[in-house]
Amino acid sequence: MEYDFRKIEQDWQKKWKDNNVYAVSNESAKPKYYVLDMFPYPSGAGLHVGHPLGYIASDIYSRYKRLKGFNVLHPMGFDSFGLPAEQYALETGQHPATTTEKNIATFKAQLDKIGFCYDWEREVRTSDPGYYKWTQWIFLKLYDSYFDEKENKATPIVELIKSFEKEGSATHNSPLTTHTFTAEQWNAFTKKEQEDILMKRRLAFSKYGEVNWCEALGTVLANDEVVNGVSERGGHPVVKKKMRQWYLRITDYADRLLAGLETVDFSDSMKEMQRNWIGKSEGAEVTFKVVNRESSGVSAELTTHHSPLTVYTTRPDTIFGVDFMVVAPELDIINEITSETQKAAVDEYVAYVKSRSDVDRMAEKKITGCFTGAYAINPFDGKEIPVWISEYVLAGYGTGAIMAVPCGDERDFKFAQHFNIPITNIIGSHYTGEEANPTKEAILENSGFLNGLLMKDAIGVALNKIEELGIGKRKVNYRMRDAGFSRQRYWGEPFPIIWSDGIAIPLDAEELPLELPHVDTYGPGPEGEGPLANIKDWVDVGRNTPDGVFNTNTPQGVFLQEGRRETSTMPGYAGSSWYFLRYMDPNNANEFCDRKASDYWNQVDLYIGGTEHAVGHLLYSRMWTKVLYDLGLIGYDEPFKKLLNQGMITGVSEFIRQLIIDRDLIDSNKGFQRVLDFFVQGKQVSIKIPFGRGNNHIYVSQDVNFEFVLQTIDNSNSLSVVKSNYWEHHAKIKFINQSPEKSILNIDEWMQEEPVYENSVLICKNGYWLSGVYHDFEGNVINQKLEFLTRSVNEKMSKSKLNTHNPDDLVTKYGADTFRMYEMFLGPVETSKPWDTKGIEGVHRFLRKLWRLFNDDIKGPIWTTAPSSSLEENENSSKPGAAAPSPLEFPSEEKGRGEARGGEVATDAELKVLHRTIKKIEEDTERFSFNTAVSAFMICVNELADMKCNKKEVLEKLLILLTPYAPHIAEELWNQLVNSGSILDAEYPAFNAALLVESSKEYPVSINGKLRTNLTLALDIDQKQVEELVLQNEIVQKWLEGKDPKKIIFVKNKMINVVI
RNA sequence: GCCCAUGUGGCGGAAUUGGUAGACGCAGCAGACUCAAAAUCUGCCAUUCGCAAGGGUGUGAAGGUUCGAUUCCUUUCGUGGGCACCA
Repeated sequence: MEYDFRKIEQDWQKKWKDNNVYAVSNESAKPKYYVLDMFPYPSGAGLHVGHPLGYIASDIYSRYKRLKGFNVLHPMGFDSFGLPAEQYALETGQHPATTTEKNIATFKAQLDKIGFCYDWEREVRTSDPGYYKWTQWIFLKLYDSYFDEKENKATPIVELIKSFEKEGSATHNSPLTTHTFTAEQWNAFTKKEQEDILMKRRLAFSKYGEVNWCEALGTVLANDEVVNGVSERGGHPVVKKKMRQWYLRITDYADRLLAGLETVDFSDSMKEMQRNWIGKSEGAEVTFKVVNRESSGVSAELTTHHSPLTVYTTRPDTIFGVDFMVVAPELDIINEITSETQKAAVDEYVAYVKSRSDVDRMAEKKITGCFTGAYAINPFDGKEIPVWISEYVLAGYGTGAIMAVPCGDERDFKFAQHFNIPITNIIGSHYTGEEANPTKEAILENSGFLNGLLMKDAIGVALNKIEELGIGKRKVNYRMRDAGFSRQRYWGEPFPIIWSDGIAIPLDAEELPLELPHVDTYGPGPEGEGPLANIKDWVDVGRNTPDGVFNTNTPQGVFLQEGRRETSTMPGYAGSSWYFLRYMDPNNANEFCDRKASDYWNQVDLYIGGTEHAVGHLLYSRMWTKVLYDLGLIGYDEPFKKLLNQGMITGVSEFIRQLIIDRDLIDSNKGFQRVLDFFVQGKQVSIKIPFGRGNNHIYVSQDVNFEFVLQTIDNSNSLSVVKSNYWEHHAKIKFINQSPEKSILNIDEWMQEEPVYENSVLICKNGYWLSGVYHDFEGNVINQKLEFLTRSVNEKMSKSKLNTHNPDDLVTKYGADTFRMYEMFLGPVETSKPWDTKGIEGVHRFLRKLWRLFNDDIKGPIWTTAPSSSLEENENSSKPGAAAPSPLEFPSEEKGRGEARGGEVATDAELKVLHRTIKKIEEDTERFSFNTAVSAFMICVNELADMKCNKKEVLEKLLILLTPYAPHIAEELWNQLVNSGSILDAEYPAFNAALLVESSKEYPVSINGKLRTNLTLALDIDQKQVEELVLQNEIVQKWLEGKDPKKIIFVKNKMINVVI
């Protein structure tokens, strides 16, 4: 009987579904285990082979735990709000809800084909109103809470209000509440004044923040929609703009997020990344007086005095080495301190910085800055320190200003060098003048009262002095900032907030969900608001009620006359911050999750997902969990007990390049010959380019040392085409081989990112890409040359890169079991690797070989073609090397299959193979080393096949081991063998160590660390006996050359090393 | 620029705590079976010198620690991912 995987998989998938075998109950006598995958965004491209990598791993582990007797929750759902669907809607007019629905159906069908053990009854979708009702509800909890610094936890804000009403700001003052007030004052404040103060304390709050603003598109852009300072779509300028936004006060949780890391099982690198993101540092804020000095004459005078400048530093010990100050260009204080003479330069520089994207500011190695004309006064020695502004200092961190110590800080050093600022050396010989040295081990020099102190000791001394003089104070700082929580977009959760007279009024819980209204267009609203702003009827509440009055009573009892809905929506991470809770109780209409359910399932025991979420999603969901815990809504404050990071499967992306030449240049240079010369690995290649035809562009690829030259006919003039004149597009390229010498480049598809270059001409278009075939000027097909016309690179799979690979084809061709095992066999789950299908045959062969252990003659060369049913019942192993018997002879000669499988007792050797495999598979599965587990299965099957072992006692246990990895074939063979029950609930075989006990061991013998021979020794041998035996060995004698060994190292069960 | 990861045959990878580098699979080569193909089976397969026995070299590179290093340390180069230039 052949291994008909298609039929087997289809049949069992149907049977499993019909029998509801994956349904999970919230009540069970078994211990619970919760395995969670990071749920996918249902992209239009469908599932690609990178998705299942983690899903297969979690599925294997879930099934393994089930066999081990656990009640396992292993759900799946969809992170179905997000920008791509909205972008697609903009382009095609299709509603995101429609396309999302369609995409989810595709995803589910694809997932089911791979045979995952999901309980689909528990599916969640973040864009489902039944789900986002509770996202909005939790948002309101955040809004209605503040962080009590004494209790170190989230607390309902009514408590704060009560306290304000009773005792003013006395008990609950915080740095965020800028002024203090008495109870009387509080009660006398207007509603607006009160709300403004409260807004500064809420965990979800609104304030002004900077966004990437694109005037031409009338919209706010995400960082990755901005390329080279212009919008990705259209190439329009992008500037920073202040707009009202919502934030989550995650910074209040910084310490607990740090402390919580100690309690969870994440990889060290993951914890490190989160720690770095949170970026706790201890230092001081120090205040410097600022003066101006007009540089009008030799006898320069200090003219004006300004408000002081406060800097944050972690190295107060270096305060005597401060040679200049740098202020972030965004800071308002700049206007105040800038001198008349420097004003123009400063304004210009500020404008320049405003035009720079964050990405640019990051990638730029160029040093820029501008002197303000102001000087700060060192409080210790009165030294005048020039105050500069530069984009390398960020407004959002610390005070937005630094004291620069060039001898100790690399960036400060480069800045000083670039602008010729004299450098003070305070660390003696530790500073070479060539580069900065950030040591803490130097003895301080030129440092006033700190002279002679070791730097790390001086930190405390300086801090004390600073506090003593009242010029500053100790300060703990976090680099993490509060999380932006609003997006000016459509396809997200609407905020359950109404604005009235500048006061945010939350909806009542009964009014949730606030459903996302239908829109006709997905373009931005006025003033950069989201598309929701265009729906007047929805936005303006209060006008539509019969009496013209909106009558929501807020918790504060405000009677609203008129209001305007918040038109932003929540970001992608809103829904994903708590979805693991909803799976526990997915259909609850009254609560986000029944407390009984969340207590039963408790934390996620194993969470599998990619490292790209290291700091975003993981920190947000950890924070939400802590808030829910603080408010008494769940019983634990870390969501994920263990995190396993799956590596990325990368795909090969190919590019074509679009060459853009300035139209004016071409028009005025009609003499240009249409030749493009370029050099690839030193070789010059020419392609003749026609122009003059409309719509001209050529697609070529980028390569190293690659340069285009347009030349005039007489070679007297040439035009170099520099890199910025290219536009590179992801593309799908096929080389069609027509003959060995000729291959034709065919572009199947390419991503046109619509660059708008109004003053450019695109050279050589479709006329010369006839039907996807590239022709040169004479109309000849260009063949071999095209190989280097494309560039390819391995990168993260995504639809927009056109490098995705779909699992369906492979599942159809080889079956789900093969596909599952192959993805695991590729390598460790944690490492990223390029996608390649060439090893899949080997895994498929393995499953067929396994199948033959049960269903075929072991050596059988031709039985797969013998269809007789009597054969199936009577086949058996023939002798190795013996010619295959003809079907007719077979039954009379050999034992029946059932007898052979059931009747014999397994030999010691066979049991040894089995138990070695049990041990290996169990260990490997436990440590998520699925690739080595697959290879252990292969070894086991190879060995059993060599022994011609087809005994039930051995095989049925092997099947159970295999079930998590290849459930379909395991279930099929299990039923052939045993005929009762499902293997999914079989009992995991116990490992018997006694079967593997050996009496001797073959030791490698090295001489001076180099392996020379082997010695088989008894297990209980001691050092002395070993030395004797080793010295007797003739190979050892040969290498000793008559000398005595210096030492003989014997490590029991490991090795022997003779040192000469 | 910063943070994290990673680098082993032609390829994917193995070596679990510092102890025989290259398990398992792919590809390749040789052979068996076959009219032939497919399927299956057997053998070889890091590199170099050698007929062989047996040596030399070898885990991105250079140093170091150790009886012994793919594994630990320092420096350095390449690649992938992330980023908010974090003082």
